[in-house]
Amino acid sequence: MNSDPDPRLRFDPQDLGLTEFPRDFFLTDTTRIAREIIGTWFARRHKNQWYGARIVETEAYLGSTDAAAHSRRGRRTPRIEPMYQEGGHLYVFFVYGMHHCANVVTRPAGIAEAVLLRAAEGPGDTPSKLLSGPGKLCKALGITVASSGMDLLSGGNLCLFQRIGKGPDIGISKRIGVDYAGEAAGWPLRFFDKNSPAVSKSKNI
DNA sequence: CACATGATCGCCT
DNA sequence: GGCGATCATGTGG
Repeated sequence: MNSDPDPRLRFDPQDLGLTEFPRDFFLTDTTRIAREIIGTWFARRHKNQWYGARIVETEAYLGSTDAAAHSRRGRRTPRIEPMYQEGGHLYVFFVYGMHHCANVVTRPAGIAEAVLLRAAEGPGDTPSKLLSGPGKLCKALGITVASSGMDLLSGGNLCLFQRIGKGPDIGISKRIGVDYAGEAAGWPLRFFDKNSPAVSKSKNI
């Protein structure tokens, strides 16, 4: 089951004038999408209230040829089945016996690629550490594997809203925590808002 | 069935 | 910088 979101993340997407993405946005190049997701709002509706956060750090995971991806070498298991869905769905997994990580699935159905949501900023004066990591982001929004496979574009309880205003300054680095992946571990597939306090300096290159 | 490990975090030095 | 927590999942027998 999902859990209650942190009340500090309550916000009103309509107030901010946020709009959804068209499906097409999620069907193209995963690396480009990972970059474009910086500055968007990831949100969950719970008991008819919206809770959300502005994404400031992402990583692209590229499917069968990417040794760091769960879908490496064409793997297809029940856990990662949502990665094979059409772009715009959510893939959530449980790891280290205690943390959940949320991904936005990309590309057409049958191609298992996704963008990991690594860090975000809450609305208002939410502490910058509250969402500074993929596990913390899921915890604060109360998202668990119960949400894996849900569609972000069907007017349901989960949504990714388009960025408002101009795009932030983007930094790029290799991905975090994938040292087991050989050559792929060095690929420049991590994107972050250079000016966000929710992105730790030490993780930048 | 048995067992090794991980797309992390917080606490320690 | 290092380490332990803690368990679902994947792999192999």
